[in-house]
Amino acid sequence: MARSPTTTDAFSAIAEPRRREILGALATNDSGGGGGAERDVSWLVETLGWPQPQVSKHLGVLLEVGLVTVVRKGRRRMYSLNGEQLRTVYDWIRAFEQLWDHKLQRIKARAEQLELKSKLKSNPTNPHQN
Amino acid sequence: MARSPTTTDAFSAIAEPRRREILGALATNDSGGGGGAERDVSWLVETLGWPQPQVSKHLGVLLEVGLVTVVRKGRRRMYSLNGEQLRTVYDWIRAFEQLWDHKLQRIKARAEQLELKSKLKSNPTNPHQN
DNA sequence: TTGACATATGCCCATAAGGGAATATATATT
DNA sequence: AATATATATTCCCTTATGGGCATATGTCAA
Repeated sequence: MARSPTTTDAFSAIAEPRRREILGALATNDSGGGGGAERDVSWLVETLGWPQPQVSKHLGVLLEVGLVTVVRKGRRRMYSLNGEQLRTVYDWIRAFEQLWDHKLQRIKARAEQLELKSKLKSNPTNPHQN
Repeated sequence: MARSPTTTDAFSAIAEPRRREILGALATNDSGGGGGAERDVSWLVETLGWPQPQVSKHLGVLLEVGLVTVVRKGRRRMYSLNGEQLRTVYDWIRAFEQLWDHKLQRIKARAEQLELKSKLKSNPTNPHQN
């Protein structure tokens, strides 16, 4: 058996750096809102600077997995992000959130402790100088 | 050029479903705290029910990417999660959070609106009956 | 209809994945 | 030292990747 196809799920699809770039590009919004915009292939080709077939192929994968959506508009095809699929990944990884949260808390706590100690050392009578 | 190696980064590493399973298993904590625990290969083999070499190989990938950590303990090797690396993925995907947030808000708003309308319809004089 | 433009597809290549099974390595036990 | 236990490593095989390049398909314009 070989590696499972990239079109299996969102996880496999976003393993490719370029595919992530495409998603990133599609997420940019002129209005700055961040809701994502409709973009045609030419815009992506120009923006990313890759050969057109490459862009189309990657879009194909993203489309098959459902990470993007297409709409024909004249001879163009307008692609846009589909957050739903990304959510799969988001939900999975959020289960680990606490991991680094805990670590951060510990680090932070220790840092504060050290800071306090050094203050006490430099000016034992007035720990709250600052 | 072929697909970039699975050991390239966290994204590639977690593309494999089995690798995600391993991480999930390592995240489980007896104490329920969820901080992740030290687990040896045998425990994983038993828990996951896969052939040992397979487990070791996947652990190898995870280790190389830095998603897990090992410590030798007698003839065992204790593996544990390393959240830091997962954070890369977390941070990337969080940039898209708003995408489905917006959608959810819209859906929610519309649902509430519909609900309100139906209530008004069924009993125009007392919308708050329930 | 013919031609320009936009996008998708097909083909070839080098590369490597991931599973299976056998075996090597390291460490503890007797 | 000899053996058992825990884990890693190697080899083989099938499969699919992603890039490059050429070309097909689809659509608008003259």
